[in-house]
Amino acid sequence: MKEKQYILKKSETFNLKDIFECGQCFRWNEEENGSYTGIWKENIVNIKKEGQDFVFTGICKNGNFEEEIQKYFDLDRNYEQIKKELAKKDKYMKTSIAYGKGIRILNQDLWETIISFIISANNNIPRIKGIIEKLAKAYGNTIEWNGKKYYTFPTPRQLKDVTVEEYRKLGLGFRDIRLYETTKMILDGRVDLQELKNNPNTTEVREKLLTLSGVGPKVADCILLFSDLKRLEVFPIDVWVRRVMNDLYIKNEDEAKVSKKQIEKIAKNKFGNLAGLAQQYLFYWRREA
DNA sequence: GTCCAGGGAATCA
DNA sequence: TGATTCCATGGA
Repeated sequence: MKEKQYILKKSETFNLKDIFECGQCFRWNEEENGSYTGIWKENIVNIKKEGQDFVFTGICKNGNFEEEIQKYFDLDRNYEQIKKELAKKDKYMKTSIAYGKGIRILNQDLWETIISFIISANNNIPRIKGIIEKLAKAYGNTIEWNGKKYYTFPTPRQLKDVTVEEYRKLGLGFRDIRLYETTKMILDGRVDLQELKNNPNTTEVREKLLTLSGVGPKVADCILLFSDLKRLEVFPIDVWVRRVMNDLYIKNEDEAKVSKKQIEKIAKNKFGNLAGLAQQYLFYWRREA
């Protein structure tokens, strides 16, 4: 396969660490030279910052290299405008946006995002990454690039005959049955992924996602926000978001007593249809800074 | 040994 | 609806 290249000129809304370490994706890894290499669909790409520019080098089996990149990295969206809008809300938004100013919300494959965030339940990011890598190595396709092997995320069909026991051996723990059941539901059409993409009604799509095994409110919202469903108005609430929302806005001395509804209400009133972006700036800032 | 991790589902009030 | 409890696993 022929290696391709794409160059993104200096940008105030594109930063490798912010994009790949903000918790939205699990298949990008930092190289020794500070660049990142990752895989999505059949694309394997390394991104290296050269001076002020970003150099994308890699292979692309289907489609146009540049178009694939523009879509995946959400390059057509005006993040400068979004940041400006959110920064007006309050000093905390201003601070968190300044910290994660290069975040972009990726358009990740819906199926891959569903499975990845089912695995994320009550789990930590390094282990989530490890499990997904093992899953890809066991059941995905192998692509070689620069003498290294990479593995595509397995399709629903590639997981069709995988047993619960085999999942357990990969280290999935109690999530094994969830993966098994959800794969079945998608394969037999009880949940039609293409239909979800075509449905503009986020509430309806969310309801449908919640029928999947292992998908609760938080995972559903992550899927809505981080996949190519790209619903920026949802507000996933995990332990970190609960923490930061309580610290900043609610100030309950017992964090565990803060209800989801309380948080949701504040998020909606304050951030409106950009709540998902706000959530991501707050999450990244609270977890890293 | 204990606690925690981008929670969900079952159970019970 | 809302609160509790259990669920594998690995690292700190």
